[in-house]
Amino acid sequence: MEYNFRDIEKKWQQKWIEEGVYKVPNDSSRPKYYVLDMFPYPSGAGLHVGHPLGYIASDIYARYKRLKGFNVLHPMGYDAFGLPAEQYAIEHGVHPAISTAKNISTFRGQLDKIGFCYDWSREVNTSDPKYYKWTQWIFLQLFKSWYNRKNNKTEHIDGLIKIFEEEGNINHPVPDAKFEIRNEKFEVLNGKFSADQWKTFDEKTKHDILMEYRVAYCGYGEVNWCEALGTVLANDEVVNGVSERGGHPVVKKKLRQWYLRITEYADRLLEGLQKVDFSDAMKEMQGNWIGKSSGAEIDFAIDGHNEKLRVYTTRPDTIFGVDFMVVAPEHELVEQITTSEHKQSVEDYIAYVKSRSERERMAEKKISGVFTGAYALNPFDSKKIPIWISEYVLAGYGTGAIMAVPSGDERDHKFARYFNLPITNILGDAYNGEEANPTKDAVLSNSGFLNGMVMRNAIDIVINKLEEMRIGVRKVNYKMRDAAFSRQRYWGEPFPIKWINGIAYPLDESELPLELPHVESYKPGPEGEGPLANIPEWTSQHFETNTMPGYAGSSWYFLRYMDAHNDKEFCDKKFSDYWNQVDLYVGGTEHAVGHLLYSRMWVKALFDLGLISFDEPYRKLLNQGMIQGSSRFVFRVRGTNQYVSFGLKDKYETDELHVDVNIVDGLELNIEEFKKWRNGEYADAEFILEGEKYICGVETEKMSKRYFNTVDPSDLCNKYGADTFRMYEMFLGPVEMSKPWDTKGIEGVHRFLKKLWRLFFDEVKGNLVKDEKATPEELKVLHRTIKKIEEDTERFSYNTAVSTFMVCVNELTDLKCHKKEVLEQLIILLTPYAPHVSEELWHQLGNASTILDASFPKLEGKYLVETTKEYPISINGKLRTTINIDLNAAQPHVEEIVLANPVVQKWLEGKQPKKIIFVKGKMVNVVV
RNA sequence: GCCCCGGUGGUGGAAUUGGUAGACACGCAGGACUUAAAAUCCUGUGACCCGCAACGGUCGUAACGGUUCAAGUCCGUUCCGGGGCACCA
Repeated sequence: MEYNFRDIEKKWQQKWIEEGVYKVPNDSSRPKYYVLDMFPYPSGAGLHVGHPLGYIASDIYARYKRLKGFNVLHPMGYDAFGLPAEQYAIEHGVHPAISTAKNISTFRGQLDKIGFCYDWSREVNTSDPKYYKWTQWIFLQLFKSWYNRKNNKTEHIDGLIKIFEEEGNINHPVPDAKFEIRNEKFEVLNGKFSADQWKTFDEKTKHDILMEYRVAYCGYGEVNWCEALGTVLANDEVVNGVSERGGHPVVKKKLRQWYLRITEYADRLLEGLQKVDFSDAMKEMQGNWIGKSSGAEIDFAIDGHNEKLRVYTTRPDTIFGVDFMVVAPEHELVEQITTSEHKQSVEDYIAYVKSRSERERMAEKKISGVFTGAYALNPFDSKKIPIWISEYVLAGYGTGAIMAVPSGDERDHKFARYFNLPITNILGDAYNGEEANPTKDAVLSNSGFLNGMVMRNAIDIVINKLEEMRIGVRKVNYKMRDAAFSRQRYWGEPFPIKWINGIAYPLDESELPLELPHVESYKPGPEGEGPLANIPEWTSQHFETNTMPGYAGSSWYFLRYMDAHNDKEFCDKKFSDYWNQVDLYVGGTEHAVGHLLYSRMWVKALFDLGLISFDEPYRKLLNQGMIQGSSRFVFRVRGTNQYVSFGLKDKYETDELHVDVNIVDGLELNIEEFKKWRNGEYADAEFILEGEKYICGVETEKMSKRYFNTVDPSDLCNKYGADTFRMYEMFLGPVEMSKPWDTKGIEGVHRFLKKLWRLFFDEVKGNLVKDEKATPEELKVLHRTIKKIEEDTERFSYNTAVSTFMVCVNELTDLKCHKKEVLEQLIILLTPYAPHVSEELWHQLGNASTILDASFPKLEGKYLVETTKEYPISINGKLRTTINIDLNAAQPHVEEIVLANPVVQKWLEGKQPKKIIFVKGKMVNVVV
């Protein structure tokens, strides 16, 4: 009987589904564990070998935890709304719902082949009205909420209305208005009103004011508009001035948009990182994105004007080194302060800045600017400071104006040099006259009352002084902006909002879901609106024509798995209390500042509103590496049909052509397959071989159909089996590591499984398994394996775990061990890694129930303790080093101690120790 | 430019806290079985030196220096690669 993986895998995949072995109950006496994969976007290209890497890693852990006695939630679903399906619809006229359904079934087929233990009864699909009903519902909760800075909580807007009725907004000023919400009355009042005034406002004004506070709000703002995609993009979807998807140019445009007030959560998002187990790199990325900095806002008097110039700085200690001021070209004071003689040049400069695209500005980064003719006054020594305009100061950050300290800031220094402005040295020797020194550790000079002080210590002193003089305040700033939450697109969740006379009315809960209507055309509507604006039945009901962005559905999906079919609530609190946080979340780093940040914010809002009981969604995050493609090339001699092997190509003038990796064995081209490739396009090819072989060129590239370097996991499953495929993916290297895919080597893992099989069955002799007592030596092998597999699995070191299995099987083969007692335990260990073959062997051993319900072997018995333990060693009383002591070989009696490490042993011999003394079981004293 | 991570045989990669570097696998070479092939099994495989041989010795984890009885691991400097951020005051 041989290892027939095809039959085995087919049989068990069917049985597992029939018997519902992966169905997980929502209550259990077992402790819970939640293992989650970042659900995929079902693209038309299907899965390649890169995708399952993380899925396999999480599947192993889920199965392992189940064996360990946990009730494990391990679901899967689809992030099905998004741009590509809509682009496909535009190009091919296929409705996104149809292409998405088709893609999902392809994905499902591929996933099923690999043998994952997903509880498919909990499958979610973000584009399913039954799902997005609740996305819309949560949106409404955010819409009906505001962020109370007094207690740092998301609260219902009714509470705010009550406050306004009682005291106006004196204690709750408008959050920093980053995006205009147009209301004249409100502007006249300068954003402040009393309770009495509130009561006199009409409905529209009240609505506009409340909009300034809502967590999900609508306003006019500069957005990243991508003409080619016909939509607005979030900051994290724009890379270097072009769209992340497709690389189309992106420009700033003012449009009516929905936003999430994520900036209010900035501090909590930052603090929350301390209590979750994310990699340092991930925490740093999120930290950078949030970009917290603390410093002060300082008002500078402007010579000859009543207005003050307010700047933000993190370095108030350098205030005596301010040689000029710079304001952003869009700064509101520009017009007022510009003197008549500089008017023309300022206007020219602003026109120049406007003419430059975001992209040009980023790419060139050249020094430019213009003097306004106005002067600010240093509050401490009344020095006249010229005010300049330059695009290197951003209108959207801080106050849009800075105090420039050329001796301490590189950009200011370059600017000063370029325009020949004087540079005041406040750093003494620490400034070399050539380049700025941003240190905080220099001693201040030329700095009035700060002279002689270390800069670091001067910061607080200056801020206190400024506050005393009432011209400055301590201030914290964030780089993060509120998140744009609307897309001018069709294939997304409709907003459950009706616009009547400029007022946004939320739909009633009973009206949800607001289903996406059917459209014939996906063309944009008038004035940059989405396709929904073209549908009379939609607009006549005054529905919002934007749709939600891709991250809406993915911000809360992990909660829906807990209670996937509930049509009364998004998730019964009873169940979210039970399943609680995701214990292990597996996915790529590409979602560092998008999805992960948004879902963390949603969870904080839901927590504040009392809808769930935890405020961080993911307890531990495991980032799998990217699998790159390994492309193969053939070299065609130019103008001929001859193909020359890699080693000889330099003798000819050749063109490099991608060739399908799947018809190349390692580096050697399969010539027969090549001739058949692409319907015989190369049938007449001739070859110039080296040593009777055709060797291909290699390069690492992104895995993509057009490079012919994709490898379909289903093909590998068909050829070697899912168990081999799973183990091989893990064997490639650490899960976190990125690496090019290489199928070479999969044979080794396959060989291992065949060898394992031969411990149970022999082609001639049949069943080899004996129900005999294992020898100490055999148990030693087993116990060592149990220990190692447990350790390796716990720390996600799956590649070494696979090696451990190989060593174990090799050793058992050498020992000719076919004992049931040993083999049974071994295959339980193997289940998470190779579930099909383990299940089959488990049944061959006479077990009736599934191996999934077995328990992970516990280490018992004396053979287990083969460990050497390390103890500190002191020589003549002084702590010198550590030594390993074999606990099996010796009980705590000095004379019997065996030094496991020969190096130390040798060294001790050289020293001729007179005595080795054991002290308190902790420390070994050696008297030399 | 700034921040993070890494650099180990022909290759992918092991080496949990400093303790016999190179586990395991691929590849390669040789052998066994076979009419042959496939499959399977065995042996060798970092470099160099000595020797008929078992064996022994020296060097070796990007480079140099340091700490230590002991360094791939810790510290310093340099070089190279990968990732992230990038006018954020």
